[in-house]
Amino acid sequence: MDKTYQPAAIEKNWYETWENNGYFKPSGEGEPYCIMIPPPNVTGSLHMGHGFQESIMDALIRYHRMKGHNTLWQVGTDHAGIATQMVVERQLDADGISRHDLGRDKFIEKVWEWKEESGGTITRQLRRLGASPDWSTERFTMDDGFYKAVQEVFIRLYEDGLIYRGKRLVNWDPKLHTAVSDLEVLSEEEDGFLWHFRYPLTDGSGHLVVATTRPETMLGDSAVAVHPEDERYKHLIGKTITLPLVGREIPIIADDYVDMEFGTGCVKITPAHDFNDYEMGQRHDLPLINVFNDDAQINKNAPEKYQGMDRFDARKLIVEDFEALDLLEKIDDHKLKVPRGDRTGVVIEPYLTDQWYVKTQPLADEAIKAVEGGDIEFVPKQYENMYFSWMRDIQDWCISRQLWWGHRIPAWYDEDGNVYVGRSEEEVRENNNIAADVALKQDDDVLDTWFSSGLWTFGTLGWPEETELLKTFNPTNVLVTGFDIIFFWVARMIMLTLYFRKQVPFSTVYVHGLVRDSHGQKMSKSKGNVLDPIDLIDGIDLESLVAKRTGGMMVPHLRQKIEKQTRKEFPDGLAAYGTDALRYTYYSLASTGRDIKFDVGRIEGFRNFCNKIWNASRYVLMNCEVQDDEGNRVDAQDCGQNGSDDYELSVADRWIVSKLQQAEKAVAEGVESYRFDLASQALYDFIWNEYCSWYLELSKPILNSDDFSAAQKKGTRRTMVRVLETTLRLAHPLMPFITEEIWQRVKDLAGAEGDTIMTAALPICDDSKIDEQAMTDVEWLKGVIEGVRNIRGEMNISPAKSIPLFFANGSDNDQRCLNENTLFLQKLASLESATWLNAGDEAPLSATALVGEMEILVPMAGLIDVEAETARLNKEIDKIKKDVGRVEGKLNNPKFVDKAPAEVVQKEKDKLADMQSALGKLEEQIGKLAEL
RNA sequence: AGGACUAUAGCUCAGUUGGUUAGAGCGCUACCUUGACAUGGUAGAGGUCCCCAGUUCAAAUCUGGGUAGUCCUACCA
Repeated sequence: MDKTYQPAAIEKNWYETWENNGYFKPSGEGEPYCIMIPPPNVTGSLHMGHGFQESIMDALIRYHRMKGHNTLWQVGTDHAGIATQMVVERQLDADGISRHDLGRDKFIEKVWEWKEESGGTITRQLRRLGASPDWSTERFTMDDGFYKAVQEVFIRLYEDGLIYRGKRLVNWDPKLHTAVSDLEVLSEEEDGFLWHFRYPLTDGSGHLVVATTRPETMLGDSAVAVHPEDERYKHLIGKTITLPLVGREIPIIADDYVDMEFGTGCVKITPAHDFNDYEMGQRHDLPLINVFNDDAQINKNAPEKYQGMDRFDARKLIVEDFEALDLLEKIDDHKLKVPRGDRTGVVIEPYLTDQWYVKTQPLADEAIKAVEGGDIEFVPKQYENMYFSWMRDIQDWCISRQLWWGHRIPAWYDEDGNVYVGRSEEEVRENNNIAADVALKQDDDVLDTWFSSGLWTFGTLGWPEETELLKTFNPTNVLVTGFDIIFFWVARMIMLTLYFRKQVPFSTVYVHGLVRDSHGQKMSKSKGNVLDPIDLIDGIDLESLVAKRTGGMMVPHLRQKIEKQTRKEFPDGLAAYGTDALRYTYYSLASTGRDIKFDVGRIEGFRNFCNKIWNASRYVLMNCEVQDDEGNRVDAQDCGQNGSDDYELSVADRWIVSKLQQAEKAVAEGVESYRFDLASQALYDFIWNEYCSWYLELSKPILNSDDFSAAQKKGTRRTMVRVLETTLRLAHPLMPFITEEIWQRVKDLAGAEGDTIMTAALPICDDSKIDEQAMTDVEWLKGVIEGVRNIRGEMNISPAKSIPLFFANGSDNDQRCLNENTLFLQKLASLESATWLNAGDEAPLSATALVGEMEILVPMAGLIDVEAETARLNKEIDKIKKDVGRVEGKLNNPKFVDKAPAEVVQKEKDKLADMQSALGKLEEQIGKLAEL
């Protein structure tokens, strides 16, 4: 074995072995356990959020697989309608071609080509993370089989009256020429203006002043509204206004939606271009006057002068024209929320179009019940509130998109505009008796991507066929996802699955936090603070990292800023930490759903942890194998691997086995409560601070000295290799590669069998293996050793220097412990001698430490300075005195003694007694020093 | 405007039903190349648990009120 752990040397090989041997497939035996991957965008690449999420899922999957469950991790990718279409359009654009030049069929061919070419990126990256999904059933939401499910759902919902077509205001992206959902619109506060226009009354008796942030929409005004109680305007209600620039006569109406306090108290109403105005238009039966075309240019419903103008050019001109007519009252600065498309960044327009909708309320009612009734549980729980608040106020879902890439809507129209829904044109003709000579045309639109991903949990398993897979793995166990797509995806999966399967899609939703950079900033390309998980695994030099972060950056000063900040934060680039260290970092930060700040310092610590495991294993192998000069095995030592029982266990052996049980329990509790931070912490602590720091150190005196018998040596070898082997299995779900690599070499020495650690049994805590006596004895041993080390450390005694040690004021138990552990003490505390003092025995002048009641004494002669020791003792005394004061205060308070439970009072009394006894001894010691 | 979450060591975070000497990792200081590991070892320093009030014998923990930050949801033309 190499002296340091080299992740790159092993990861790829093990992954290929696992995949080629089909270890990721469900075993077909045991209780089913299933996770559906949230399908990543097929054209995307792995970011830190994916890395976090996939690592969690893989830990759960590997954990349950090792527990003997019939485990399926269903994998696949999403066709991501808008995102993918945009990518391909951009590519074509570079060659000066638009998708319309190509035509729909050719364009879709291009998209498929692009998918074939780049669609494998993210799945390759998933493999680098060590993810163990069943690749043999990988699905894509545009697969033929999946399309069948999508079509079936659409048709059934239509037939059940839950899908309808209607002309409504939608969020229109003028760049993409499609409707987008509320959730795809981001509103940010921006600086703008509030223009105040004078609208003259038709009868010439004056004017009203209306304020607007979007002057161009005035071309479509169909009323002016005031509050019915507004004394200023009450008398004008029912009169009309002659709309400037347009000349249309529009009514002044009363509606209590109007806020009298805001602006002038008069509102222009444009029902075709504003959601609130649309509703008011419905109430007052106002005409809908659409003045835009698909590009958000002024259309022919407006005066000729403005026709064909871009909306923002028209805005400018309209303001100028108002000014010219002396109808511009004033312009105020105004902050407003501007809705922008999350993909394109252009301002979204409320726009009147024909769209398909899902009537959501009936579905939502059931979906709410499923969570209220506990059939679905969110972890952490507070996300249920978020879910409820959205579901209780849900709007009908617009599912049509004016795109080419996606599931085409299975609806056909005849020349009279009648609509027929069916599985194919043939079926539609047959079912509706439409003659062959009647022309039918399929709807051009495709379905919202979330419509298909909403079927993910059952569509991937063969639905609408009632397959074995479906029966076995539905409902799935847990969905692991970010809170940002609870509405987009989780809620929709719940609604659709309940409707079509009459069961929940999953019983638990584990919501994890967002991965941020080390300063808590959201990682984004434009901020230039993204970390690529693969770079953390493989490492990257500074120049490449800078190039990567600034690549595609158009704005020069941003480029410079990012370059500067990158060079400052990572002056040496990123080291190659390996997959296991990356994964462990994720786990250590995965507490209760809060956002995680990813600090590279953490991953370095876990790389070191991997190295620790590696080297501990080297040590174990050195002792359990017969090795040649290169460290290769030439033979095995007798570690009891043949089942023989001629061995003897030391107190350390019994102790580490006890500690192992506790670690197994803690890891299981952590994983099962989705507290991967606690699980990883428990494991780290056991491996580093128990097994390496103490157990392996305690093994050295046994293995290297003639004072121990062959049976004792064998007991130690047996324990050390078996505990290591078990620990590897315990750690495997979290760190798959290093555990497999080492396990392969130790398994036979530990008497274990199997081709891979992946399918070996998960270690389960066995309380009967916990040896309380061994636990307290080793604590005693540690206490003595730490006492000596403390004196050494503070008194600057070289660790190389052997010293004599005396024990005073000890109990029978102390004496027993000393007798049984002298050899350990001598080695671990580098003692020259250990001498038990009976009552009355003269002790040399010494530095002192306390282990319970017992004093341990390091003679000062030639080693320790009186002043230094006095200072050290005083420091200790001060510390204790502070606590004594506090505890005495408590005990002197009669209310405490009366009201607190007896055991709490007793505990305080014991504490005080211990401290006072310690104080007495330390002060006595100081006294002795002072006499000199 | 409404709601949620967060505030603990220099940094990143744990801290169960109120009773701990408030912990871990990283960083810091000193010493140590001892034969698994310097990606290491030993020892140490470092905390007004955001502030104020309350409940209680007892509050990092419970309640109320602030402050700061993050994020949702709804937004007024």
